[in-house]
Amino acid sequence: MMAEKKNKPTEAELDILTILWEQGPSSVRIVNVKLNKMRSVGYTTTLKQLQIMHEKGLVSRVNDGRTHIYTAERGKEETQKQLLDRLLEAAFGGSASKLVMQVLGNHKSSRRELEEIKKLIQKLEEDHS
Amino acid sequence: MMAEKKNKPTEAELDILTILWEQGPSSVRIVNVKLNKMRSVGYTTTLKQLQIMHEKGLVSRVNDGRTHIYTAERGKEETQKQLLDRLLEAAFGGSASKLVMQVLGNHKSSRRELEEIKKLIQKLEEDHS
DNA sequence: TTGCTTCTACGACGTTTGTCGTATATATTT
DNA sequence: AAATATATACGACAAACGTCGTAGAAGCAA
Repeated sequence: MMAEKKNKPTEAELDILTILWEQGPSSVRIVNVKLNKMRSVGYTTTLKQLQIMHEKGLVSRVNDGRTHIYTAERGKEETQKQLLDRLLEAAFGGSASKLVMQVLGNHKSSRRELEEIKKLIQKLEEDHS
Repeated sequence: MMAEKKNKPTEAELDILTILWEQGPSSVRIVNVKLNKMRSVGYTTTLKQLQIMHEKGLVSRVNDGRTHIYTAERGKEETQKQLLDRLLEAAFGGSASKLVMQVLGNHKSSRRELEEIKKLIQKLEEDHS
């Protein structure tokens, strides 16, 4: 079988993936409209972008009449993990805790969120023992 | 005064910055040698890279005879924060806790590290109240 | 002094990214 | 049917990235 390519999505591609994750399978038109709510971009730009993402295997597509409906091929979590791993290695020397400390220190999190994280740590510590 | 440019370092630049952070002020030669321990790259490539980083203001330099000694201008933490913020927005919709859960869930951390994180959370919660 | 080594500077080049314009086919509207 | 709107395909292009070769100055070695 073919080895999987580790295609890292670019910034622009990530924007589109985010839209597809939120909206579900969508036409170029829809993606373009949503995209324009965050930044100005022409229709054919979005089209080309999706075509390239299709070639890369980042999205799949089916025909609905003459319109293509695109679907994100890689799950949100998987992609997040990939990008996070990259940053972890590149900027934090692989230390997950350093990264966590950074992000927790610099960004407000609600008490609820902090509780959730504590719960997760609790569980991790149990598995540890 | 000039507005600060938010120069995001590229992958290759980040590798060099990491070396500069670890080694302190260094010549092109030294950076290049260190760099070659992680990936193969020619001397003039490293030179050019550093020259560009100098133009961008990512590094400063002083003369030592005819050789240039480069120093990272942006601190490690500052740069980490910048990159993290970007990823946080781009891939996690700004939710720090989601990001933390991801990274904690996917990467082993030692008990000591987990303790540290718990302590930080403790402190955050106190500030919260 | 003549050559070898080691610098910096600078130009060139292949790729990737992001952006569109134009061509062409197919619907839709009037 | 003719005009308008909407799709895809495809080529072009500028800017950024990463890579290196070559030139020329400066220092060191024979």
